[in-house]
Parts: sequence; structure tokens; C-alpha cells
Amino acid sequence: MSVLSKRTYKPADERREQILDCALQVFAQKGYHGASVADVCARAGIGRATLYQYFDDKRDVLVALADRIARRVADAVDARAPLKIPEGFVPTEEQAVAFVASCFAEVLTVVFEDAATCRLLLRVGRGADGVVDDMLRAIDESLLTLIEADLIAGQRAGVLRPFDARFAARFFLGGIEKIVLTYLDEDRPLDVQTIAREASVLELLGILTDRSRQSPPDPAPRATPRKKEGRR
Amino acid sequence: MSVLSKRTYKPADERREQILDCALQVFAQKGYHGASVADVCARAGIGRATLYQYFDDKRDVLVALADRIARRVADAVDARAPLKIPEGFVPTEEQAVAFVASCFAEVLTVVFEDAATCRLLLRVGRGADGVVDDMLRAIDESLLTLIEADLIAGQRAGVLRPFDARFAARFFLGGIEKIVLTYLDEDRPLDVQTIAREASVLELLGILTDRSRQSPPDPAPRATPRKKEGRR
Amino acid sequence: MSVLSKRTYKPADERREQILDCALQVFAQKGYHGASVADVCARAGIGRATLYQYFDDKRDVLVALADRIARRVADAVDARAPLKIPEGFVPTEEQAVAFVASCFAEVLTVVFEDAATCRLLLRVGRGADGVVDDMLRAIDESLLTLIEADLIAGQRAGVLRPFDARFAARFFLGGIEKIVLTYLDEDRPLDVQTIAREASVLELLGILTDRSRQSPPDPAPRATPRKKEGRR
Amino acid sequence: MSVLSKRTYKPADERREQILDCALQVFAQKGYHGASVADVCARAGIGRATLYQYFDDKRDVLVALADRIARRVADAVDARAPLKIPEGFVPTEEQAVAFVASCFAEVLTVVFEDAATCRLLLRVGRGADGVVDDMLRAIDESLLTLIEADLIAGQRAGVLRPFDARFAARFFLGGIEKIVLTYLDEDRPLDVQTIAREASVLELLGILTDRSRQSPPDPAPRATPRKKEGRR
DNA sequence: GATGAATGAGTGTTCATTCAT
DNA sequence: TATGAATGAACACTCATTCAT
Repeated sequence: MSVLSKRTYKPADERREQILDCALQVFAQKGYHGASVADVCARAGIGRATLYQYFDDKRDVLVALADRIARRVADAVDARAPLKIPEGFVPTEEQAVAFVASCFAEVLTVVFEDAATCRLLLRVGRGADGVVDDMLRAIDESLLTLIEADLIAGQRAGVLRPFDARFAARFFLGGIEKIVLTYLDEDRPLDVQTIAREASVLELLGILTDRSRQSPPDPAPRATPRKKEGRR
Repeated sequence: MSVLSKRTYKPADERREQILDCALQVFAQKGYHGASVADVCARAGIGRATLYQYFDDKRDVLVALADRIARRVADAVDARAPLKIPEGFVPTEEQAVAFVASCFAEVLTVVFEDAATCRLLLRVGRGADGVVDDMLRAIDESLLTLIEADLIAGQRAGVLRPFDARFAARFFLGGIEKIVLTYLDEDRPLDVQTIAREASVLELLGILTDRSRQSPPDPAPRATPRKKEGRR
Repeated sequence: MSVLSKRTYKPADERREQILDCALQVFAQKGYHGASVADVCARAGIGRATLYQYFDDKRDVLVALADRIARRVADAVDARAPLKIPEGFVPTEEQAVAFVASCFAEVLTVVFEDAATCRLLLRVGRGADGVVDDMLRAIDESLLTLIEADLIAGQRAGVLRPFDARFAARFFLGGIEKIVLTYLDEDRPLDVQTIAREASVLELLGILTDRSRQSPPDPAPRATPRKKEGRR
Repeated sequence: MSVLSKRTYKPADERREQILDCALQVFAQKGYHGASVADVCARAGIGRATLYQYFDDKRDVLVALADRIARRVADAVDARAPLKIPEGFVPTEEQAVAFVASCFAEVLTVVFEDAATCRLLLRVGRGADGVVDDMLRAIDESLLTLIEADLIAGQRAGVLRPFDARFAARFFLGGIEKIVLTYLDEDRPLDVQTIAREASVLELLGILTDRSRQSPPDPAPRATPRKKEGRR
């Protein structure tokens, strides 16, 4: 018996972490509702009852998971120095794009690089549980605030034109997420650099040809007919 | 007897449609897995067995629902005349923005106006069932193709600069969806016009000030060596 | 509507008979518990509710079915003239076998020829319902009594040696039924004549070689003081 | 608490066996379709879910049951030494009867002694499930083969006259089963010895008086005035 | 006479969770 | 620390049966 025993013993911390790791994988693959506690335990190679020594219930596992992710994201966000743009600095287009792209790449790397975490954040977690919803919202919020802060900094420095920074931050984050989801759906590994760059160009420059641009692009300056297109 | 009887009789078509309506509401609120057949039936005011006279399964209800939505979206998409831009037409910024905004508004109205449908499309449906996943993907695809087609038309007409139209379509759709989701999360009614307009400005013009704009910002400026700028 | 209507109208008696016919087939194939009222109605090409205009419930159908069969068997049994063996008649072996075989053939033809009825009698019906059980037992009883009467007549006439006629009747009936069931299991049509003949030989003559026959073999040798054993 | 607790703990093997025992009783009494999983569990004094830790399905329980019976019968059959009749041995009638009776008694004891098993084998199991059907057929087959082998051995030794051994085996088995079923129906305990003896006499000697016996007893003596036994 | 529509009462099954070891 | 064993509560689904037409 004791010879055949497949019991494995681990310090509590490790086991807890291990369970969370497995839960992440399983939830990401089958969804929170679709996955059973048994699935998680099977993956962890432990008995079902063991899980309950570390977590109150299934929900608690998800909460802990979301919490762990939230903490990681928050750490990453906090680590980032707030954007400082020198007074009067006017970047070239290329500089601007490169800079924004690197910002995006950073976020992508931290938040979305791990496919399972990503699935949990973008698909599985939503609507599964009130508390978790709140946590995911909080993560979202911190990302949004991060982006928004950069946008506002850009506006203050005169590098970016005036617009609703929160709306834009959300719009851009949504775009990025959609792209990421596409990769996930197609089971392709994220190409962070490319995505970040392409997205940055779209965001910064828009899609209109310069031909049609006339003036301060904001709300309603349409009146000013532009003579010179300066189109090289 | 007839007073006590809680039975209600309806022609089969109506009942089926009614069940789908109720299922939509219930699924949107509780999620597919979270909602029980009993919930749907209770909402429809029918016995549980009645539902099974119209659908094979709980799953079948979801499939039928997705199918109904898919058909509606497909109809709407088909109804839209393909974008025709007159040769040599150069819109003003305002014209461009207004035009794109109206396009977006159209999509938003058709696809996302109904909060429940929206929740089903963007949250609940995903990952609930393989077939449904495929259907939602198909809906996504048709929306993407719609947007992409417009973008390409704009590029062909020289109104839009060159870029990866599919990537952009996805990016923009994701942005829109995120905005919509925010409204949903906050239980606010969609302000379609405003959203469409704001999104359009961001897309078309980008966020960079004109100061920093210098040159063909895109990866592939080679394609359209335009000689005649012929305004008007 | 009325043109498309697949409604068929029949006089009540016919419909009732038709339903019973279909029920027989369906029960025989799927078993009483395994078959649903819907199955029966589908086979009869009628709506489910229609069945309930002719029968109180599912059980009632089975009862009516058993009743119909019982009546038929009883009729057949009654129709058979009671066996009359002339005083002092001593048949040859071949005569005896031929006679018994014809008796068996008769029973087989009446009771077991129809495969569906047969299945109902021998398999499906048993244990399905108390009342039906009783009816089947009654059918069994009448067959047993029939055979038993013949056996006793044979014994009285001195053609058959003494033995427990009821036990023997049951033993032989069981043998016949087992053979019939084998045919059913193998989906072969009954070969009534052959079965009847083979069974008769076994019953009448036994399987022991004449070599070993010596003396009154039975428990009660009192009756037939056998003078001449002198075989060979 | 522990006083109120109705939980009983058992090693898995025991519990499984216990469930099978209870299932046997319940199925035998109510039939497979007629019995509910709840019935079985109630009888076993366990919660319904517990059953599903040991069996996949309700069906699986029946299969396991049939399997267990099949194994037992197979063991018993295998344990029996093949019949050896010394060359030239000519038993007396009484010896023959006693011998056959003991054979039958053996089979009866092993297979039919337990009333519940018996009911399952002869009534309930049939037609309940394809796999189980096959198993019951297999059990039947092994019994048939057993009897057949003995009959053939008897024929080879010249103790039994020529006849279709398989047919006879089936006929006799059917007879025995019918007798057994009668006991079951009347809820009487089997009187194995008596049944075996009576059946043996019928089989071996037949029912015809010696008066009518004349000659080669086989099938068609008219056509082939058979002097010698050269059958097959 | 016939049936489409509706359903209550139940069945098999799952699963998160607890208990005894 | 770890788990085999056990289960209540819930769920999806079926089916005989009824009602209104």
C-alpha cells in the first residue's frame, strides 16, 4: 500500500500555487462553469478533497486566481514610471509610433502573453461570478487608467490633439484585446511586436489620407479649407 | 376549471419564438451554463416539458438563438449596398467622419442595440458550445468582412491610405465592442450616435497632432503614386 | 390545411383493432416498458391523444392485447375436440409420434406462429403488469391443461405409461417454448412441422437406447404389470 | 452528529458487491425498466450518487450483474469434469436416471438455486439491453453446450440413441426452466432433487408405454425400415 | 373522431462538497 | 498533509396523460 501510494507531499504554499496554476489552465480551456473541481484536481494530481484544504470552494479558487492576476498586473502597472514628456518636445511620426508601440508591447507582454491568463481575462472570467467580475473590472480599470494617463500626458505636452482620453483608451484597449482574442481563437502565438506596431500606427495617424486632412482635426473646424496638402 | 387552468395555448410558431425571446433574456442575464431550463420556462410561463416540444436540448435552444441572431445580422449586412465611392471624389474631413459614423451607427443599431442580444454575442455565448462558438465566429466574420470591404473601398478610392484592412477592421470592431460592453456593464443605454461619431474621429484622424505629421506614415506607400490630387 | 391534413377517419372498432395490432408489434419489439405510447401511435399513424379515446392508459392497451390473445387461444383450445382414444387401441410408434406431432403443430400454429404475439407471450409480457401477468398465466394454464388432458387420456387408454401429467405437460411446453424462443432470437421463421415432430419423438421415446431399458422405469410401476420386456 | 450521521463507510470492493446484490434483488422484483436507481440505492442504504461512483450507468449495473452471473456459471461449468463413460458400459435404467438426475441437480443448484438470479436470467434480463442480452445468451449457450456434450458422450458410448443433441439439449433445458419458473411464480422454494429426478425420467424413457415400442425409434421409420442405427 | 399543444411527476445523472481515516 | 468514500441538491430530460379545439 504505502509503496504503491501515489501521494505526494508538498509545503502548503507550493501546493496552493500549484492548484492555482492547474485551475488557470483548466478554467481557460473549459471555462469556469464547464470545468469541474475534479478536472482541476486531476490536473494537479491530487484528490478532490485536498483542494478544499486550500480553498473554501470552487468560487474561491477563481477569486484567488483573479486576485493573483490582478496583483501581477497592478505590480507591472506600478512599476512603470509615469510618462514624462519634455516641455516643447515634438517627436517625429516615427518616434511617436515607436514610443507608443513600445508602451503597448509592454502591456501585451505583461497581461496577455500567457495564453491561459489571457483567456481567463478576456473570456472565461466574465460573468462567472460577481466578485470575479469586479476584479476583472478592476484590472481593466487599471489598464485603462494607465493608457489614459499616457494619453493625457501626450495631450498636455501638445503631442496629441485633444479628445476624450478615457473613451480613446477604452477604444484602443478593446481593439488590442480583439486582436489578441483572434490570435487565441486561431491558437497562434502572439506576435507582440507586430501587433503593437500596427495598432500604434492606426491609433496615432488614423486611416484617412492626408489629402482629406485640413486642419485641427477636432470637433468642428471643418471650415478651414486647406490649400497645401504638403504631400511630399 | 378554465379559471384555475394556467395553461395557455399558442400556435407553435409563436410559442417557439416566445421561448427564444425568453431564453435570450435569461441567458444574457445568467449565462448559458448558469441559467437552467427551468429559468427559461418560468420566464415564458410554461411547463418545463413544453420547451422540449420545440427544442431537442438546452443546447438546441442556444443554437437556435445564435442562428436567429446570425440570420438577422446576415440580413442586415446583405441589405447594405456595397460602398460606392465616385472616382476621384475627395471628401472633406467632416464628410468622411460623418460618413463613417453613419456606417458605424448602422452596425451598432442592428447588432448591438438590443442589450440582451449584445450580451449573448459578446460575453455569454463564447465558449458555451462548439457549434454556437462557430456561429458567433461567423457573425463576427461577417461584420469584419463588412467593415473590411468598406475600408478597402476607401483605399481603392484613394480616400484612405494603405494599411492592413483586416487588421484595422478587427481593431476597430474590438474598440467598438469594448465601448459597448462598458455601457452594458454600467447598465446604461447605448448612445449610438455619439459612440459612432467619437469612434469615427479616432479611426480616421488618429490622435497625433498635425505638428508631428510629416510623411506617408504607413508601411507601404509605394502602391498608389497619385498624380492628380484634383480637388473637387 | 384541410387539404394537407393527414387525418384519417375510421370506425371506432377498426381503429381500436388497428391500435392493438400496432401495439403488439411495438411491444414485441421494444418491450412494454421500453416502448412509449408515442411509438405505438407513430406506428398507427395517429396522434397521441387519439389512443386515449380508445384506452384508459398504456396499461390498458397491454391488458386489451393480452385479453385478445387469451381469447384467441381459448377459442382454439375449445375448438379442439377432446382426445378420444378407442378402448384397447395400441398404436405403433410411428402412429403415436405422428399423432402427438400433429397436436403440437396445432398448438404451435395457433399460439406461436405469429412472431410478435409469441414474443409478447414468452418475453415481454411477463412481469410487466400484475393483471397481464395473470392473463398470461391463464393462457399458460389453458395450454397446460390442454396438454395435460391429452396426456391423461393417453394414460387412461394405456398408450402412455403413468407419470405426473402436469409436470410432464409443463416440461414439454417449456421445451417447446425454448425452441420457439431460439427461433425468435435468431429471427428465423418457425418450422412448425419439424419442431413438432422432433419434440414428439423426444417426448414419447426418450433418449435412452433400448439396450438399457429393462423394467418399469417410473416411480409408480404398480399400474402396468409388465410381462414382456423381452426386447431383442 | 456522528450519531445522526447515516453515512456508512465500506471498502470499495465490498460496497460494489453490495450494490450488485441489492440491484439483483430489486431488478428481479421490479424488472430492470421498472426499477429505479433510487430503489437500488434505497435498498443498499446509500445515497443515489454513491452508486455512480461504482458504476457508469444504470445499464452498467445490469451489465456488471450479468457479468458476475456469467462468470459464476462459467466457473461452475468449467469445474465439471467432462463426462467419461467407460467403453461398453451398459447402465441399468435406474443407473442412467440417477446419473442424469444428478447432472441436472448440479446445474439447477448452481444456476437456478438463487431465486433472484434465476428471475434475472429467465425473465427480467431478456430484452432489457443489447449487451446483457448477449451475456444471457452466452450463459444459455454454455449451459446448452454442457448438456449437449453430455448427450453426445452418451451417444458415443452407445448409452443414448441417436438424435439431434443440440435440439434435445435445448428442449430439455427449456423444460427445466419452465418448471423452475413455475416454482418462482408460485413463490415456492425449488425442490432440486425431485425436479431433477422427474425430468430425468421423462427425458430418458419418454412417455410411451413399452407396448407401443417396437424398433428403431427415430424420425421416420416408415420410409427407411431401419435395421441398424447407422444414423449420421 | 381526431389531434396539436401543454404539462406534472418522475428518472437518470452530475457535481461541489463533507466526513472519517 | 492527504484522500477514498459518501452524499444532498440540483439539473436536463422523458413520458404518460390531459385539455381545448
